[in-house]
Amino acid sequence: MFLQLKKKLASAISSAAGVSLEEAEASVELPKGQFGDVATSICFSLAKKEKKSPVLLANEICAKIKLPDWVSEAKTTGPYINFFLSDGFYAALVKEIEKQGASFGKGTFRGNAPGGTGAEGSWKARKGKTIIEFPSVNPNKPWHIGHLRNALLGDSVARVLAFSGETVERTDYIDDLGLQVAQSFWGYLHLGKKPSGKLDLWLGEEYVEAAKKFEEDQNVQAQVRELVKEMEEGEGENASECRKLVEKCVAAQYETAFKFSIYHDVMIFESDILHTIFEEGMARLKENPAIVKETEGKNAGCLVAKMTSPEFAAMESPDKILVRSDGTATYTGKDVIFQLWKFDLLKSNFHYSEFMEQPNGKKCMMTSRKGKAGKFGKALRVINVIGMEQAYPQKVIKEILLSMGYGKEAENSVHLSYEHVGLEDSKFSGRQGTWVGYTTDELYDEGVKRAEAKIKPDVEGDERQKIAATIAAAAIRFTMIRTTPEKRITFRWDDALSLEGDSAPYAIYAHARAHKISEKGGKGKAGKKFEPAEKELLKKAMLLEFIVSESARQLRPHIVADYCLDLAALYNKFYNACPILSCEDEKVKDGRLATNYAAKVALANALGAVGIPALERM
RNA sequence: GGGCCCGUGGCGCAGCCUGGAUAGCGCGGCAGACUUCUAAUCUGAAGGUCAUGGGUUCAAAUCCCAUCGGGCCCGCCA
Repeated sequence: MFLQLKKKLASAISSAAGVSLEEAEASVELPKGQFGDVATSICFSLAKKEKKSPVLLANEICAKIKLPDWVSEAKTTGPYINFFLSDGFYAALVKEIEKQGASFGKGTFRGNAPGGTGAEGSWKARKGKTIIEFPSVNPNKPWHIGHLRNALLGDSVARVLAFSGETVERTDYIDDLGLQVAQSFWGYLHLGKKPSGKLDLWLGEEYVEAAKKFEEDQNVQAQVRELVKEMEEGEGENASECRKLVEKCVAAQYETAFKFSIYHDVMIFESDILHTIFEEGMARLKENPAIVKETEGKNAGCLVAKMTSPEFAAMESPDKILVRSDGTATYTGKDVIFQLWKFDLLKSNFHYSEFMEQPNGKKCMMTSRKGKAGKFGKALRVINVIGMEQAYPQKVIKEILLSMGYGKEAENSVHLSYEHVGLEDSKFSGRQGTWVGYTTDELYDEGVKRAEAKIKPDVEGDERQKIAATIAAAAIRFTMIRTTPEKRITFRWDDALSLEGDSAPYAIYAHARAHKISEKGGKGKAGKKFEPAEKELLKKAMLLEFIVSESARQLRPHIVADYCLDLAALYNKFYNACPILSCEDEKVKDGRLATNYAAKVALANALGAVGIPALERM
């Protein structure tokens, strides 16, 4: 409805001020204070053009303007023209929200919509899929709170994109051939301990110990290197046993993910890349004149991508090695090939089999050597959620795509970068085991404990546990996504598990209140008169679709998270200012019930858009 | 040598992309509101050189340049 309102205003402004519709629409803004409900700043730009005072122009235009539907008054404040929305508008809005229900605020894919230009236009030009890859944690340790930020960012962006009307595929990359996995596997084989407890945690602890031995003992190093080789070749008992172990570890990691409602569609195993698309991908890279085999200098014997763009010019060593002199591929080398696959630029493909059914009812598939063909990949846009320290290799991937003639794909390769979560005086190191005490599971358990302690005593048993679990996951998700991704988060228990103020429980609480009232009093009937508190609340609710589309455009879920807080705050104000069930005037009561219901719907949808369940009771 | 990100009340964050009215929110502290639809809430007051210095503009937290402070990157590591 915000869009419709804007269009109506734009047309009125356009004819009164003699400007184009686009210009008029762009000038429509939401005033911060109590100047009006909607405003136009058109007089500033017009004043420049016509060399007149903007204040004077505002008065002229305001006198001329023909008020559209939904607008009851226009009045100037200095150079601004402020519009006031009619009670009829609010009534229409309340009805519209009630009618749309769960799809209120949901975007519709606009296909060939005019106005799509530039980077956005190229993938929005036709209906297509966005692949989002996250969190791609090494499968030999538990997620710590830093991994959780990646996963929650990826999951939330995926949800926002989906809610805004896009087709999204969630991919997880499993590096089952890395040195880290080999070290853990070596520990599993040689340290003589039996796996116990949650496997990811057990393997992580093995890894810390094995890594230490690896540093100190050359024999261990040789054995681990040998394991890496066997795993890469993919034949023999060690290779298959290690794959099984990795799968179990991933299953354990996903157990953690599910606590936070983080889901995936498909996981791509490194070992499967190596045995399927790798050869073709490598051949394609070698065709590229920008990729050369060095014969002299420090990179002699390596296959190297020459970075020629001016922005690389002043770097110490801008060229990126893709294949080492011993013939093995680097991360970047494999990543480029994987990226080619994501964009459907290779003929060869993976086979898939089912990995597990997730609590959301959807299957998560995985690549495997003897599975069936699948429809994964073939994206128009690829978003890789990776820490910002990897900006340079991600940039290299784009450059290589560009040099291969895949300009569009380069443009549609997005590195969604984020800063790390750190402790007050240190950062997380997998090898040194500094994550001990800061695993995602530990954070969650502590959160559940704190949430449980706050639940009213009349909620008992299973429901109490369920609510505590939901609140904990929501509170943690919220603190992880409410900060813009490029900002570093310093982890503190009390901040991460905050249950009051700017937090998920605050917004969920507002929803639970609204739910209780509509449960008792029903959906009501939109009134004819609206209190100021109702108007403020409804104006905010009106913006949901706009907020979601902005959040999707910017790939920043915190925009929706922030909006949830605003909406909840306005609901709580309404709740306090306007008694509903005890209201004696039946008409007023019905109207307030309708507003209450609309707010409940908007809150639930907004929370849902970033993966926070709107509880009915807490 | 070059590049990227951050710097907003005591603390934690929005706002910057796309310049516009009184810079929002939470925590903490202060003063209030539960016999009333859930006080995980609400109301009020206090607290700000938007890191610094220039520039562009009728208008700068927002755009440009420089400087300072913090984090990160430019490995045949992973």
